[in-house]
Amino acid sequence: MSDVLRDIFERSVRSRIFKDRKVLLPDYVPDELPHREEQIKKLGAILAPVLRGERPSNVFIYGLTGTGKTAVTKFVIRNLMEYGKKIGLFSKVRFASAYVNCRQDDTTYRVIYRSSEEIGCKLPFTGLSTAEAYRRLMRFIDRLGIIVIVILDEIDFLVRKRGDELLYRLTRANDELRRGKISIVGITNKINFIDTLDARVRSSLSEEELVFPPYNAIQLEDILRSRAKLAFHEDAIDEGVISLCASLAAKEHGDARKALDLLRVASEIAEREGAPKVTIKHVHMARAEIEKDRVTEVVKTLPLHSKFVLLAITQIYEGTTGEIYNRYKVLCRAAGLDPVTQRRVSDIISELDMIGLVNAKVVSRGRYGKTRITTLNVPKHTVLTVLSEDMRLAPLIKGYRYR
DNA sequence: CCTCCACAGGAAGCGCAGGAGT
DNA sequence: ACTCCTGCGCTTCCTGTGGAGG
Repeated sequence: MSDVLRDIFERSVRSRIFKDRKVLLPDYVPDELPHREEQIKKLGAILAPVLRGERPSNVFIYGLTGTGKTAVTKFVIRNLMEYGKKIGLFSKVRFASAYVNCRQDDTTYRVIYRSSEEIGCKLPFTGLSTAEAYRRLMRFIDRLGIIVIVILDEIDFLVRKRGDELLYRLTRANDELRRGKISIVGITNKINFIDTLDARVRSSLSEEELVFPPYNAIQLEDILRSRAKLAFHEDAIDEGVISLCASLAAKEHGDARKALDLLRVASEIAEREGAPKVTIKHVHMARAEIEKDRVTEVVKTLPLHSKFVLLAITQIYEGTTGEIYNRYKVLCRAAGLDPVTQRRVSDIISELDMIGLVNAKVVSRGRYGKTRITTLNVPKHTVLTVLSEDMRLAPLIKGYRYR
C-alpha cells in the first residue's frame, strides 16, 4: 500500500468538509427553493387542472441562466405527482410528464424518442421514420387516455437546428387525439426566442407566460445557505465564504448556478489541499479555475481564422481593427494561409467580443478616423497555451512550442 | 464650420456542406 | 440515388459617422 495514495484515499473517505456533495451539483432539485415562491405558485396554478383531468394551458417560461427555471418546473411536477398519488388519483385520472433537454436531444426524432421513453412508451432507438415514431407516440397516449405534460428545456436549441415544425405538430396534437391530451412547457433563456417562432406556434405555446427575474446578492446568499446546510459539516466553511460567492455571482446577472459552482469548486479545492475548512482564499482560487476552464474551452473550439485573429490581438495586446488586421495578415502569410477580408475580421472581432475574450470599443479619434479599439480581456498565457495546442498556430508562438 | 480619416456595419449574393424529401 | 433547401462563412460593395485639424 502506497503511503502517498493511502493519504489521499483516507482523506477522501472521511471528508472533513463535505457531508453531501451532490446537493451542490447543477441538476440537484432541493426540497425548498427560496425566493421562487411566486413562480412556484403560478406554475402550480397553471398545471393544477391536470388533477381534475383537464388539459393545462401550455406555458412558456423565460429567464436568464441560473434563475431556477428548470428547478422550479421539476419541483412543481414532482409535487404534482406526489399529490396525485397521495389522494389516490391515479385510479381515475391519469397523467404523466416527460422532461426533454433539447440541447442534448436536438433532433426531432430524439425529442420524440425521449418523450416516449419518459412516459413508458418503448420505441426502437433507430430504424423508424420520424413520422412513424410520432404516430406511435400519439397512439400510445390515446390508448391510455392520459394527459402528458411535455417539458422542453432549452427549447431554442431544437428550433434553431430543426425549425418549429415539431412544435407546431405538438401544439396541434390535441386535435388528433381523442382521449389523451398534451400540454407543453417550453423553457428558454433567449429573450427574443418567442419572436422567431411562427405566429400560430407562438400564440398556442404561450397561452401562459412566466418570467424568472435574476436573483440579487441577498437572495443568492439565502439559496447558498440553505444548500450549505445539507452539503457541509458543521463549521466546515469560513465566515464570509457564502456572501463572497453570492456577491461574485450577483455581478454576473444573478446566476444561482454560478454561485453554487463557485461554492462547490472552492470546497473541492479546500478538500484537495487537506484544509480544515473552506476559506475566502479558496473562493478566489475557484473563480480563477472556473474562468480558466471557460476560456480554455471556448478558445479550443474557435474556428481557425478566429484563432488567428485572437493570436494577433494577444500579440499586440491593444489596437485598432486596421492594426489587428495587418498583424493577422502577417501571421496568415507565415502559416501559408489565405487571409480573409477586413470586413470579415471585423465581424470576427465582434464575435470574440461577444464571447468575452476581448473588449472592443468604438472610439472616434477625430482626424485619425473612427475605429474600434480592441484589447485582450483574459489572461494572455491561458490563451497562448491553448492556441499553441493547435499545430497550425504552434510555430507562430514563441516559448509555447508544441511538444 | 467644414473636411476627411479609418473604419463600422448593413445589404446582397456566392459556393459549399449537410439534411430532408422523393 | 437524386434533387431541393437551408445555414454558414465569406466576399463585394456600400452608406454612415464623431470629432481633430484645417
